[in-house]
Amino acid sequence: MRKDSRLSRMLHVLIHMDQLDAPATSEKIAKMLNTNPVVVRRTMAGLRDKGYVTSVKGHGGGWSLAMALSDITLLDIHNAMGDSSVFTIGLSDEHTSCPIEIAVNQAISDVLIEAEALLLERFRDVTLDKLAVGFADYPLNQQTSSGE
Amino acid sequence: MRKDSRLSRMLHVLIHMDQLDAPATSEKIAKMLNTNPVVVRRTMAGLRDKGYVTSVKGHGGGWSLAMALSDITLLDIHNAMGDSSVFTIGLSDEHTSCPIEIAVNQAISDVLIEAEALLLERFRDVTLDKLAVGFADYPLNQQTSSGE
DNA sequence: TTTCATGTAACTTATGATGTTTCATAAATA
DNA sequence: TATTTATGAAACATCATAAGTTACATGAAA
Repeated sequence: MRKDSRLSRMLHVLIHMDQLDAPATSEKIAKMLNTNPVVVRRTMAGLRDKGYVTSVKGHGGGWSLAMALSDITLLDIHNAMGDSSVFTIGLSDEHTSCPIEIAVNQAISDVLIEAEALLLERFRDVTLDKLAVGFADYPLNQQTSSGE
Repeated sequence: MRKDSRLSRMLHVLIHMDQLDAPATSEKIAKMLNTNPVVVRRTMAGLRDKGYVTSVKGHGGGWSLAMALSDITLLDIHNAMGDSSVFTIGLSDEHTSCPIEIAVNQAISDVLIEAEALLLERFRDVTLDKLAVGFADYPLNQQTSSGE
């Protein structure tokens, strides 16, 4: 089952964008992520729809952060990535009348719900500025101007 | 991303098998699960390798439980299903040297590890006999598809 | 030896993330 | 206005994996 790396990629991009003065083009971002500009637009579109970034067409255009990293959580970006379920585990035929199958699915579902709740709670606790902190000794991060 | 329903299916089967006197053939199990006998053999093989079920070829053969339901946990069966990761979420390029990407992946990984640990802990707490309680009399032959 | 059942290889299908090509559209600039 | 630079979006290909299918070999019982 192919992994969904969009969350990781977008967090990475957003933190880098915070260090830039000008908008970053899809082309530039794509090179940073070793991927394709169209994939970047497709994924960034979800973040734009939720107001985390803005896009500008034409000359000098590109993508910009729309708010401070400290105002964005892992959960925000996770949610912006859309409907995809967190687990590879699924239930069997959910329209069954077999009480055993119902009990089995209920038991699995209970655990998945609890584990996902924990995951989302942890995601909500992490703002993006926390991920950028700790690298203040790296040249690229020394000129960080926002928040702090 | 297609869901992995093997855990649910196998739990369902094992509990039913506990109610049978004779071995259950792959054909019979397949009808119960609305699937194919080869899929059943393929999945049951993992359980046989771990000692939870036995298989017998030829006349009167089939699949049998090798131990009591009370000695098998959700975690046992989950582990027997193999390598598959629990989450659809993945990390981006893990051989990067970018400190931001490393920090992002570390943050996500921390959460996934914690959530998976909770999930496995809960799975370990549930023995299969707990799921069968109250349904001991439900006849297996009511499980087959009503169509056809 | 015939029948019934598992064992297994090989192939197909389904699904969703990812990658690619192509063109339309909008904005800055000469 | 024409050109350049960028996003927007449609259409299609690729990749990975669970699931489904076909075909045949193997082994055990009657």
